Amino acid sequence: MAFENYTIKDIAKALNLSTSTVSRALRDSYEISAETKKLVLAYAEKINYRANPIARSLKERKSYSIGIIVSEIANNFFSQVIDGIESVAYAKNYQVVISQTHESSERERLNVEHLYSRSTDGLLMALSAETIDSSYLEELMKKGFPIVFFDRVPGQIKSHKVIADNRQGGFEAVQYLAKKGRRKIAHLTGAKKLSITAERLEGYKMALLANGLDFSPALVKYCEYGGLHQAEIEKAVAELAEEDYDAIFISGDKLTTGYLQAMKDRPEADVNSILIAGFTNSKVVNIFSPTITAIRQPAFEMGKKAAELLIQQIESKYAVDEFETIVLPTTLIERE
Amino acid sequence: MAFENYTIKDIAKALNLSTSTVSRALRDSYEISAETKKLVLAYAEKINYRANPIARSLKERKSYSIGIIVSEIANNFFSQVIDGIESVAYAKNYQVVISQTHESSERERLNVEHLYSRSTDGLLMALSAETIDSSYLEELMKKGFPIVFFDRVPGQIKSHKVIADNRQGGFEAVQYLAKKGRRKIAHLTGAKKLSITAERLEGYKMALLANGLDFSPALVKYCEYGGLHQAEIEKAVAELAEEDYDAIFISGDKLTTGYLQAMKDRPEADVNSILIAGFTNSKVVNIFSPTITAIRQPAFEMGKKAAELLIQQIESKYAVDEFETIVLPTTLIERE
DNA sequence: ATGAAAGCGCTAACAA
DNA sequence: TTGTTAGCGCTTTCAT
Repeated sequence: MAFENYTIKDIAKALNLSTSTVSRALRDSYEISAETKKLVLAYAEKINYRANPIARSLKERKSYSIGIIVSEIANNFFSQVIDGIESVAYAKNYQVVISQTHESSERERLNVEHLYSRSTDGLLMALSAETIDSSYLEELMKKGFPIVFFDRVPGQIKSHKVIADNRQGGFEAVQYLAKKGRRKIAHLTGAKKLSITAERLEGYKMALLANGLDFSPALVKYCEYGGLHQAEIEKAVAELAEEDYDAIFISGDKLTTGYLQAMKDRPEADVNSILIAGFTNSKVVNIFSPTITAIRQPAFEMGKKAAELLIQQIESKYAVDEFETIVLPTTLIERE
Repeated sequence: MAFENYTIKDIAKALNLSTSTVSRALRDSYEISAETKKLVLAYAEKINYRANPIARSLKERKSYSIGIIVSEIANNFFSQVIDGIESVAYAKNYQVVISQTHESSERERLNVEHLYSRSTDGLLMALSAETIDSSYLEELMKKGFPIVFFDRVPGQIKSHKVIADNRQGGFEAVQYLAKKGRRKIAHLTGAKKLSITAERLEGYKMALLANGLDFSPALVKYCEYGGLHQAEIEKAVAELAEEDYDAIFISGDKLTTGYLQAMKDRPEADVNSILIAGFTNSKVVNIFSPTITAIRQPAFEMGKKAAELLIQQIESKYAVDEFETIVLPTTLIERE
């Protein structure tokens, strides 16, 4: 029977051993004779013994589970990151607990608290668009609770961080548009305070400069909820329509698809006159219309890397105080 | 300080009470005087006491967490279902643990076992495409472990089930194509043995019949991994190209986008001559090209309903033996 | 090499 | 109404 609920006690009784001996044998302790080990292992195997992880957690103050906090699961980029995280968690026998903020900093805080008190061993998170104050996270980390940030990372906090080279991505996107002869390149982006927003904006500016184009603040539109609400995007698109632009660089998954959707309501001539490059990890960009050039983040890799750093930190004997910031390259996928 | 690790003992000591009194006060037991309760609650509040859920789980044999098993998170339909599940779990104070099978029945079994032994209180699952033998799930359920199935449900097993009206969805899709004057309607679908495959096929056949069209097995193509691998779809599309069809009904999220992608490599004339209707929960169908008609499942609702049934079963005093099968309507979203 | 016993934080039967 | 005590399943110190 695959799923009986035997305990260490049952094994001990059956084999006439003490629970401690069984426990040690199971954990392959050096103090136990080869013979006894074999006996215990064999019997455990036979009855299909499964250690109760709850009991173990209580005793060891470790749950072999890690929390993930993202704004939305239903997002190409995040779901791919989660896949990456899962792949290493699975390999290292960690359970993964996912929760969503829906870009609300309050939900974020509740989730953090929940995951922390549920004794996850650490957290992987991308900040919500709303989050300004992340000092409570710092407090947690000071208490020895490991948190690794990815994608949207807090500026000051000392921790491992895994991000895409957003500056490069922005630069290449805009460079691409400029090389195609566009002179009035707009920028549609997310929450002003997010790290990714600033970085991509920098890339945008650098590319403008590199191509002798002026930076015009009127061509940059922010969506504080990163396109979570289509209305934000509609508004931005309407405002941009006043500006007579001939290309646009878009700074996020939802924003990119949201922009395309918003353009469905505009005269076709307008749409066709605008060249589009945007961050997106959609696997189906090639069936989008109008056609766009995609800047893809190595989402799976980011998840993997972040999870590795976290688990490494969790399992480290001493407090970690040397933190890494890993920057992974983006890829531009041209389509025309 | 938001995140101290106080225990019930600390409160007891500070207030000169016993731990049991504190425990009872915290849980608002009738045996405790209003005064004492107030005292305890106030102090707990003050020091920001958080019960240790691990300890509680161990004692109560209940973890206030539920497992979700789906084939892929990065799938519009499933991520929306998960959102629905999460919304009720959150409201009822359950944690949610997600895992993916990637359509492998072996992964599925490992996940089930893992979630079961990790003491989740119950499971919400959609079967993997590969799964044939679900008898081990029956064993588990017999032992009192609640499982609610959604979307891809096992035939014989006695349990709560939540599904979309796949027959209706298939019927309406094909009805729609027929009304547009199409006579040779193909069908691209998933794993033969899945419930959803059979049900949608039935709807397809019914609509053919209703419109005086012959059923031709050569026009039906199965993808055993539901389009997880694009190669399956390419193959099916190549085979279909031999058949000279003028419309197609597609039976799944991945299959629908995969089909569109595959068609990118075919002559434009071909593509334009084929009318497409497909199951998809993508929120961006309106920017797909070619244009398609979408059959949408009430994913969020399904998740909600399934979670409600599960939690109800978990919290039920007596063994549940009356099981419901909830069938929710699909919606056809025309685009042309 | 093995066992006895304590304890992780909490709940609950039983006593007072 | 409150306290004492045992115990959930496991690990681990300290004896033996």
